[in-house]
Amino acid sequence: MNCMFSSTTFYLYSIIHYICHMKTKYTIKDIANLAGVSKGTVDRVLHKRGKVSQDALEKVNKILEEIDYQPNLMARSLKNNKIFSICILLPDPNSDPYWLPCIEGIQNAKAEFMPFNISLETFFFNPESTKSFLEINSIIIKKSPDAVLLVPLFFKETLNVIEKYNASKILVTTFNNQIQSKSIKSFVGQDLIQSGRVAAKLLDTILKKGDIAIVHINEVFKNAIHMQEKEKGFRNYFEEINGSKYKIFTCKLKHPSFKKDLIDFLENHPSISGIFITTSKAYQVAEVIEQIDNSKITIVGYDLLDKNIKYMKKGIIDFLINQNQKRQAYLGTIGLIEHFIFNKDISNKLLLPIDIVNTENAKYYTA
Amino acid sequence: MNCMFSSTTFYLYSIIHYICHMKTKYTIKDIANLAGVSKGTVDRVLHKRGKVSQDALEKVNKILEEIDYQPNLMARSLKNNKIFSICILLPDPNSDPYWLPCIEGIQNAKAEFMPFNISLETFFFNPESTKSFLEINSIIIKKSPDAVLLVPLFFKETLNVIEKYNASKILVTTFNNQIQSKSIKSFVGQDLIQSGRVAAKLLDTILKKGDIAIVHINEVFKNAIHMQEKEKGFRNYFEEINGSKYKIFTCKLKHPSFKKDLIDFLENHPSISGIFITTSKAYQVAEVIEQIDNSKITIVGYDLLDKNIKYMKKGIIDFLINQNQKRQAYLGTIGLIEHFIFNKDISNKLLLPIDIVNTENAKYYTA
DNA sequence: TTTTTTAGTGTGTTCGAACACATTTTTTAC
DNA sequence: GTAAAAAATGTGTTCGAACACACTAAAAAA
Repeated sequence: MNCMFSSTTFYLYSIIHYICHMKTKYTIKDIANLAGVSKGTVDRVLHKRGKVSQDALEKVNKILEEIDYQPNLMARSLKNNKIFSICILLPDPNSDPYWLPCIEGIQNAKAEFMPFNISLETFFFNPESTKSFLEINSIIIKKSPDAVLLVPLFFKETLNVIEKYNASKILVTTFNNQIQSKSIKSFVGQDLIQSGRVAAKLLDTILKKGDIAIVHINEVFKNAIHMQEKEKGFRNYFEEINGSKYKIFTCKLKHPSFKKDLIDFLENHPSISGIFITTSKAYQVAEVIEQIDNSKITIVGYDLLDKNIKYMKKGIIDFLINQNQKRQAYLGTIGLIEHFIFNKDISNKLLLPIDIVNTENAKYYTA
Repeated sequence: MNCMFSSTTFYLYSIIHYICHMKTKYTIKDIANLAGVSKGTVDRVLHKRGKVSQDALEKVNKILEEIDYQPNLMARSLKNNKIFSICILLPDPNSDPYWLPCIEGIQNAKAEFMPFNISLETFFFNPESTKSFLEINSIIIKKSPDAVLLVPLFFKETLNVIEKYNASKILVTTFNNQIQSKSIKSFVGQDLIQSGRVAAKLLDTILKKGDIAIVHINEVFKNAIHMQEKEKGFRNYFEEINGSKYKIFTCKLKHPSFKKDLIDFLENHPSISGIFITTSKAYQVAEVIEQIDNSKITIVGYDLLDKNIKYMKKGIIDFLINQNQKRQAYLGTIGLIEHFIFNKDISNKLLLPIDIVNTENAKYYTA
C-alpha cells in the first residue's frame, strides 16, 4: 500500500505551514491480507454478493472499519470498460442563438474527459413546439442512454418524459430552468429571483431619481415563469429597503407592435429613468431608445449576445447579467460524467453565479 | 475496438440536430494487428525506444497516421502507479486573510482528482519576508516534487528560485501576479490593467458629477506593481473616452497615519464623489467614510473579505471586484494535475474573469 | 454409507499500457 | 563455415478491481 505522511515542521525564521492532502491507499489484496482471507472473499463482502460465512464477514468488516478503503477507480474503470452514453437535449440554437454557447460548454466537458469512455450526443428541439420536445425525447429513450441532461422548458411535458425515463431506469438531470417537482433529481442553473434582485441593486446604485420600468418581451412559449420570477425578485428588493424612492412599472411588450408600444409607454411615463429587461432581447429596447435619443435612461438586461454587447459599448445598455448558459451546460454534463466515472454524487441543485457584466469585463464571459 | 457512429436523422415534424461527440477507441493490440507486428514493437515505436527495423517502423507509422490513437489513460495510470507530488507555495493566510480562499481552492482541486495518485503539499511563507520565501523554497526543492505552484511575490527572488527548480528539473507554474520573464512557463491570474478599467467603468456609470480619488493603501512589501497597474488601467479608461468630466486624484495612504491623512485628503478635496481603492482594504476607507457620515461618496474596492461585504451591505461600499484567489489557486493546481495525468498542455497565461460584485450576487463568489 | 447439494473459499483471467525478458533473426568477426 | 555479437521481435508479467470458475468442506438426500 502507498503511504504518505503529514507533518508540521519548524524552521529558523518562520513556521512552515505544511498541509498534506494525501491519504493512505489500500487495495483489496491489502484488506484480504489484513483480514486473513482471500481477495475473492473481500470482493464478495464489498459487493454484498453473499456466500460469505459469518466469521469471514466479521473479519473483513472489522478491517474495513479500521481503514478507509477507496477503490482504485482507474482499475475499476479499466475492468468495467463500459462506454457511458449521455444524451443532451436543448432548444435549437437556430431558433434562438441564446443556446449556442451551450454547445461549446458540452464540447469543453467532452474534451476534459476525453480519455474516458464517454459517448455524448446532443439533440435539439424546437423551443416553440411541445410536440418536437416530446418526439425527440422518445427518440432518446429508444437509444436507451445511461443518462439524459435536458432543458425542461415545458412543465407538463417534462414530467411526462421524466416518468418514461424513470421507467427505463435512465437517469435524468436538468439545466436552465427549475421545474418544481420531486421527480427532478438534479438542476443546474441560476436563482432567477436573486437574479432580479441583482438587477434591482444595480439600478438602485446607479439611479439618483426617476422611476423604473420592468420590460417583458414576450415570445411564443418562452416560458413566462422566467420573467415572472425575475420581476418578483426585482420588486422584492425594493420592497425590502423601506421607503423606495422609485415607482416601478411593468411593461409587457410583444411583436410586431413592440416598437410602437414601447415608444407609447415611454411617452406616457416620462419619469422613467431606468429599465430592466427580463429577457435577452435588451438590444431591441436599446435600438428604440437610441432612435428616440434618450440617453438619460439606464438599461439593465440579460445575456452577452453580440447585439447586446454592441449596445453596451455604445453606452445605451449599462449592465448585462450573464445567465451563464455555457457553464450551465458544462456543469450539467460534467456532473453526469463524474457520477459515472468517479461515483460522485450529483448535486440536486447547483446555482451558478449571477455575473454582472459591463464593457470592461465582458470578454472574460464570452470567451 | 469500440466504435460509435455519427448520424443525422430526419423526423416527421422537425429536423433532429444530432451531434455525436464519440470517437473510435483503438488499443495497442489493435495497432499491432493492423500493422502485422507484435504489441511490443508498437510499444517501442510509440515510445521511440529504438530496436525497431525500418520495415516495422513504417508499417506501424502508417497505421498510426490512419487512425487517431488515444492511449487509455486509466490503463497507463494504473500501470505506472506513480504518485505525482505537487508543492504549492503561497503567503501565509495568517499574515493576510486574502490568501485563505486559496486553500479551499486547492482542496477542491484535490477532491476532484481524489481517485488519482496525487500528493499535494501546501506551504506558506511570510509575505513580508523575502528570506522566508527563499527558505521555504529550498525546503521544497529538497523534497524534489514533480511540480511547484507558487505565488511569485518577489521578483528577484522568484527568478532565483525558478533557476534552481529548473536545474532540478522541477516544473514551476505561478499564480496571483505575473512576473515578466521568459523563465515563467505558466501564469494564472487577472489582467490588473483591465481590472482598473472595470473599476473605472463602474464609477463612470454611477457618478453623475464630482471628482474621483484613487486610494492606494500601502503595506510593507505588498508589491506596488499591483496597485500601479490598476491605477494605470483606471486612468487609461478615462483618457480613452474623450473629454472625461472627472478630475482624478491619487491618494497614497499608509498606516498608522492612515485615518488622519484620509480625512485631511477628503477635506482638501470636497469635490470627491467616487473612490477607487486598489487593495483589499476598502473596509478601512469605508470605516472612515461612515464615521464622517459622507454618504454621497461612491466606493469601489477589491475582494470579498467579510469586512468589505459588511460595509457593502451597509451601503457604504458600492461594488467589490473579485480577484478570485480561490479560483486562481484551483486552476493553477488543476492545470498541473491534468498535465501529469492527462498529458494536457499547461496554458502559459490564463486570465480569470474580473467579477463585479454587489450585495445581491456576493454569496455566489464567496461560497 | 455413498451420493448429491450447497455454502464457503480461493484461484485465475480480463481490461490496456508499460516494460522486462526470452526468443528469433540478422550481422559481424574469425 | 561457424561462433559470437548485435539487432529485432515477440511473450509474459504487472498494476487493482471484477467476476467466472474451480475447488473444499460440510450438510442434505439417497
